[in-house]
Amino acid sequence: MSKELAKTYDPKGIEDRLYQKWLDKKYFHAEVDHSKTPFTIVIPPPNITGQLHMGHALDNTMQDILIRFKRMQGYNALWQPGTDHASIATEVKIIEKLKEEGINKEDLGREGFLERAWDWKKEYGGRIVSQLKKLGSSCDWDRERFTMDEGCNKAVTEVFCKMHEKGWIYKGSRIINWCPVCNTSISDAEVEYAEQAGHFWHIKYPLIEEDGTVSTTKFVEFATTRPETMLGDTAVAVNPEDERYKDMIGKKLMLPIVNRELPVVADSYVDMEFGTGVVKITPAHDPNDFEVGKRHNLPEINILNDDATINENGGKFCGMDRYEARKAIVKELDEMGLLVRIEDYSHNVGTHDRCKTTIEPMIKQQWFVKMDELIKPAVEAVKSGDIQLIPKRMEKIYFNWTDNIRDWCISRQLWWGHRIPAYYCSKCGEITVAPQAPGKCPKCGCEHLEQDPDTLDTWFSSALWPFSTLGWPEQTEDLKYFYPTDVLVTGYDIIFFWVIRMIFSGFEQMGEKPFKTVLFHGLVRDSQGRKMSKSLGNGIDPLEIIDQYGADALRLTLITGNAPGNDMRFYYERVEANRNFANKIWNASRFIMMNMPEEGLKVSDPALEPVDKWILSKLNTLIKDVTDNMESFELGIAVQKVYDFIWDEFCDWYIEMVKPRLYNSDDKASQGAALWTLRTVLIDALKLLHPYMPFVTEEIFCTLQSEEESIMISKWPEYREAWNFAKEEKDIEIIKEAVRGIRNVRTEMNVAPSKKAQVFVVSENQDIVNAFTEGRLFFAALASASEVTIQSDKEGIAEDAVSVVIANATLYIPFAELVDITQEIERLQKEEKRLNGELARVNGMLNNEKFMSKAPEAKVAEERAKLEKYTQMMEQVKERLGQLKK
RNA sequence: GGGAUCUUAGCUCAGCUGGGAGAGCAUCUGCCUUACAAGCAGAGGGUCAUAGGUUCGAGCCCUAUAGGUCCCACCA
Repeated sequence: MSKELAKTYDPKGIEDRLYQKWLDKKYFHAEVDHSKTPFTIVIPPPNITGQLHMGHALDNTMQDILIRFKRMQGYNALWQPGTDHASIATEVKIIEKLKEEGINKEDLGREGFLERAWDWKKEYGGRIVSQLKKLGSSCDWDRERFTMDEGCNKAVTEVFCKMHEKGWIYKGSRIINWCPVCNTSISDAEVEYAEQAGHFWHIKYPLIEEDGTVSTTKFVEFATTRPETMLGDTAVAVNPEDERYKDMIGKKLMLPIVNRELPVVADSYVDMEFGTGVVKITPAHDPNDFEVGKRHNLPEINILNDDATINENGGKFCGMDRYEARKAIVKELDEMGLLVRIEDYSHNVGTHDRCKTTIEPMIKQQWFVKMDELIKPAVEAVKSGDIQLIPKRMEKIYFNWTDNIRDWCISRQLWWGHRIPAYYCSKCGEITVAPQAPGKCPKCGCEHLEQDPDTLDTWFSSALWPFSTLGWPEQTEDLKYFYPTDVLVTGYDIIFFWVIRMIFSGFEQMGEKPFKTVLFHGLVRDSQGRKMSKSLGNGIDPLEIIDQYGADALRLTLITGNAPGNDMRFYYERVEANRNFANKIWNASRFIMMNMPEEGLKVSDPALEPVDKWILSKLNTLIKDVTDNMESFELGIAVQKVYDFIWDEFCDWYIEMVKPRLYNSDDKASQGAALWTLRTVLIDALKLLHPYMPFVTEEIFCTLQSEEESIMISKWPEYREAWNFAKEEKDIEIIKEAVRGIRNVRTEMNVAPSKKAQVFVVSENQDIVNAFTEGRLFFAALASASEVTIQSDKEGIAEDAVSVVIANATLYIPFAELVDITQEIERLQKEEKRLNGELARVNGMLNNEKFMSKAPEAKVAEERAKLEKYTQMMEQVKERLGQLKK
């Protein structure tokens, strides 16, 4: 049945229609089915405030490829989707929006704010999902989850209470990273170090003499990048080994302005080589100083308010902003003659990764997860290979983190998120951690209890994602069947935030890894290699690309020409090239359909000709290679092979080869075999391509054949022993070589393409003669031959015919016009030179005793075969040259 | 400071366990050949960063050097 198809493939309209069909047919939906093996992927839940960007597009394309591949292979494939509440990112955005309305968060109060937050979620939570659908993502949307839905909340509370009971979650007063703009603590992972130009203020503190007077001559000099923290200094430290300061240890200094006595302590933390070898110690505002302070029992004086202004401990600087205070203090020190000098200094400053504000280390009461024991099975799993990281080098990054792990600060002074299930008795201060608010204090019986106002780090809930989405803490059938999941696909940038935390959570809560393999991808950068970012305005919107070129073209662009874990650059030219590929397949299919008989193809046992066997054999190898590559997650390599097969072998060679048979209705058997082969190869190739380009393959598949209703639930092609045709493969390759040789010569001699010429194939080799005889028809077409004569000698061939030498045969093309003999000789001499080179190389190897004794036999045999081939070709070239030079 | 990674054709990148250098785009030359000009046929272009080493044989393995990118730590 011939069908009318547009001349160019236009994805618009087609994509949405097909996606809707897949949804309607419930192809994406997975149910527990013990007759099938499950294959599960959980989506890295996109942020509800987010918009689809190239990173999402890449991440989800990879997942969709894997899930579609496995689904076709017969697995019970589940791609579990959902979104993340992204506590701080969302809260910041909502605050910004409120600001535009002239409202601040406190005005609304906690309840009011949360209402607004949920409205926000309702409005934007769906946006990212609809964008993922545009990409073609075959997620089981019936199972869509949210990190703050009822089930996830339950999981979070359960984990918190369990771990608290075990002593692995504790509340403590520790130095934490404080963001004065977001007004919350953040974890170490959220601190981003940025090189900033700053200053080194060289300051001196006077010594207090034995008699208690402040010396006017003896000082201790040091440098600081944060002079304002002196308000919180409680000591000065030197290295115990440092001869320069040996007699200072134990003495006292006077802290200027504040007039507090500071002991000089000895601590090996101080680097003698750096600066003057003296460090001022501010335990409340520096993580290292905090440790020193603990070792020497120093007082901790907090000098900052939450908004980074100086508090009452800062005396007259109280109320000033941290930078204002810095100026004022430097000025005053200078006036007192205690400022030695100011040096320009560039150093790394910790900033908040969300808002880029310089963080302040502060001592606060926070909740922590104790990491030392928790991390052990997570380390072991990767070490033993129970969990595989791809590429393998990611293991180093992983271990680098696990080896230096510190306790995880999980409380956030935010409203949007999971509120900490801890309740404080207002009377006796007893802390009760429980899933529900206790009616009264278990210690004193007081009924006035208040819940901790803080919420949990957003990653606390995402760490549970692989099992919370499957129903945990209930022991659901889904959980038993689909857990552990198979592959996690994500960017290497969240290995610490998320991947590690999922792994230890999986072992702790489930007693089993959350996934078997982690497949990492890199960042999508702009064409100049820059990170795509809002501030640079260089972001490329995947939806615009889809609109312009189609989702298939975008998907292929993101997957090809890139090794796992490497960053990639995005080029419009590449999208265009891939759009062209979609069009190429479209047209090849259109050609095949145009040639299909009206009544449909009725060939059950086609009489295959050598070319048919050749392409089937090629396809067979392709099926094997592609499947192997995909199973080892080499997605880019796999699809490149499909691309090359379809474009080069199938379109440029096979279709051209069978055209004469299609146009000749006299030989129905031959025509039928060609049509059968065309359709068979196309369908399998489409199947191999489907995970990558789901839309165009489905559209063609459905137009092409009526028995199966969708390619996405069709069976993945398998290698067939019966399609292994080594001889035909070899024979056709020889004919291809001949065609290329003739085309080459014709171009070189400026023969008009329309001009046909007679071609003689001269060979004494029976295999060659047979191959050309059987392929005469298409050989003539491809080589622009008016007539093909196959013979064993040069009988009847014009002396000045142009010749082409291939293995075991010489082709002659007698042109009517006089051929320039000199030019022809030159051409042959060039070929002679090339062959000489080849022969020298092959002989070099075969005459090398060490090569002969050490190289594998197959390699030696291969070289021997080449020697034979080149020797033979050389003979022919020499013979021909001899004739021409006469 | 520690570590990872990259350096291959004019550009962007592939090249899986070592066995005669590839793709896309760009360039040049022909073609509107009845599937496709988003196409077809052909061509040019690379001492695979540098220097050593291992090997019969190195783009691939080892060492050093140079340059780029990134991660971690962070010295006040």
